[in-house]
Amino acid sequence: MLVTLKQIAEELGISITTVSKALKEYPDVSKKTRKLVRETASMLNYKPNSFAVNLRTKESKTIGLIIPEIVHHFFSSVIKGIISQAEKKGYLVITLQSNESYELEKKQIDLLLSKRVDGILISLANGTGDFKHITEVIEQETPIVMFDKIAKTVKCSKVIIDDRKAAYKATQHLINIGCKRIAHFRGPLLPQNSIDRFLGYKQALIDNNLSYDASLVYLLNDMSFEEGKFYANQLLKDHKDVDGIFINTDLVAIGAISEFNKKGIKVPEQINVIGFSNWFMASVISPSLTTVNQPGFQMGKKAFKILYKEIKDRKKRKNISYNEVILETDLIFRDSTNN
Amino acid sequence: MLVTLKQIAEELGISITTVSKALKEYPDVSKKTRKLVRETASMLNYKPNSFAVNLRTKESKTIGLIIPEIVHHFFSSVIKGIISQAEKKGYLVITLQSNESYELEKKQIDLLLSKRVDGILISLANGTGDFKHITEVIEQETPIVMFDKIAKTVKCSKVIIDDRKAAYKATQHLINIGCKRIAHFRGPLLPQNSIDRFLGYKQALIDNNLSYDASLVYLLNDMSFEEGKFYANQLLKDHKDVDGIFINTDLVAIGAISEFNKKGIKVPEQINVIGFSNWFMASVISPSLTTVNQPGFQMGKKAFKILYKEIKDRKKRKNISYNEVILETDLIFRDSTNN
DNA sequence: CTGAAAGCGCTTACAG
DNA sequence: CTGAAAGCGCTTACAG
Repeated sequence: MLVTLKQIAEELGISITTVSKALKEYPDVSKKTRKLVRETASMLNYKPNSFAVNLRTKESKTIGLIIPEIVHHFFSSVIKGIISQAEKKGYLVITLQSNESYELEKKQIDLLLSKRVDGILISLANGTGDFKHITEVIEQETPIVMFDKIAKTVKCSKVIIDDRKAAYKATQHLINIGCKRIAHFRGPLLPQNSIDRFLGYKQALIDNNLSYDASLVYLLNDMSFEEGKFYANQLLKDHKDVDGIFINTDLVAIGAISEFNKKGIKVPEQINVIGFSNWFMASVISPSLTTVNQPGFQMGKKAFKILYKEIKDRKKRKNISYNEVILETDLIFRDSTNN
Repeated sequence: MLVTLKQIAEELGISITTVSKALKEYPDVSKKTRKLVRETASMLNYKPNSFAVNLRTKESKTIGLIIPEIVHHFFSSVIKGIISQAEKKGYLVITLQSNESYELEKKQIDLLLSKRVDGILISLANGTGDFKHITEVIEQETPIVMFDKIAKTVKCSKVIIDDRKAAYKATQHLINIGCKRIAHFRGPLLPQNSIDRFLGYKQALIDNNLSYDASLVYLLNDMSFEEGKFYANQLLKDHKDVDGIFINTDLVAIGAISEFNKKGIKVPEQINVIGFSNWFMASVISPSLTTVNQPGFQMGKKAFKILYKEIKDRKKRKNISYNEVILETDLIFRDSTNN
């Protein structure tokens, strides 16, 4: 039913070789033949069988993307950036979701490898502490680029933000506007991001001669709205003197603000709150949330661009040099801080 | 570098045929050979070359998904549902984003077709009024299932909610709690959803002997937060007597509430507001938003299940009967209505 | 139970 | 400028 090169060749009484070459604009086919072939092809609505093309060229023009969670403002922005950039270059994107599970992530890497994708883009699951599945991809010479949630020790290209610096800036802002007792809601121990954000927070305190108090740091697990409410409540019980919080992610910050609103604690008059990520939501709650803008769309685009270059370089047998790109973040000033 | 059947065959001194059959657990291979082959394959870390498999079997175990916008709570939930269900059945999903553009959507359909995906899942762009590109897919015998934003006139399987009924229920609720002058912010003329939601609104008024007043219906274009603010403001100017609004989508409703908050209009005391979709955001703003819950994840799962069945049926040369599944919605009662 | 052979639909080095 | 032929790595009908 579907048209093949053979049918075009028979239609015109020429060889399959010539048809193939004409369609690919090879210079060694006469103009006349080329024109004829093109016309017949479009008349018959010919579309190259990509299965055959893949087999011959050993390329699928498809990349794999593994992401911890799709229903997530930041990650969906990254996906959008990746897909839009890939489409420009004629690449298609297969998306998989690890649900923050190391086991799933490992299986999905395998799945993508056996699908022979040309490259892989990945943001690690929180549960991932062992990186053998990633280094295997690299050894197998399939280009891979990590973004956002990365493994520092793995040698491959990466696109990240400077979490530590961003957290430092956020905390510095709290200090600048007069906060003396600044709490921090941090993420779990594993992803590098929560470590770095914590370290940035701590460093800012130290550099400003505010003593670091470990009891002001709360370690959260699932980083949910509910956890935000819960720990905001806990904080009110533990420390009546806190005047600022830097929170690891917007969703938690929004939960915290919601709890403060409920308890009649005025934000920012009594407590200044800064989040992280700049989810759309941050701009529509009241008070609107001061937060660190994390450029998801841009991160996705950049990650694809680097992957694309590595795919091309590998094809040309150039040797690959790994890239580490650090995207700029900035603080968005809104009403949850007394700016 | 990558292991092929041939290498396993050479390693064991048997034929490629036998290796292939052993690996696929054909019964006509001796147990001993099967075991040997399996062991050697796993030792060599053999993975079938999917390009060759695709070419032979004419299947890619991949489906295409076209969605108007990825960074969108409802749609990203649908994507998640589709991907999770597809993975269970061994299918991979290529996601494309139409940006609500008919031209892009058409190109993407072509792209997926030339990639020989086994089936397509699509939610139409707002800009799509002509469905030839969809009917061509059907004629070409590639299974396709539409969801959420569908074309009523196209003959294929569909997964939707009953927008009219849901809108009717929402409006009825406003009437039940005593609203007499109910406005409606509707979506653009093209997608069926906004037509149906409008019709449900209108019908509810008529059935309750409230006169339908066209000047209470505002037609929005991009359905954004800003438009919500703009038309909320407009409404306050045009109609001082409005005591309830049914709004086509949550984002706009949140914009409207934000504007009311700013202008000192009390929600729900002065105006009751109901949205549509139940974005996560709806639960965290204040006042929290009463809205229609639209089951995105479930819709994605169902859409894939139907597509999967059609792919299997087509392979078995069974004739296909189209399915139209209507998912239940319910009203989530929150603080933006005086329940 | 095993294997030789054909074929899926392309691409491309090579000959003429 | 054109085309015969090999080959990518599988699957499967068929013969033995």
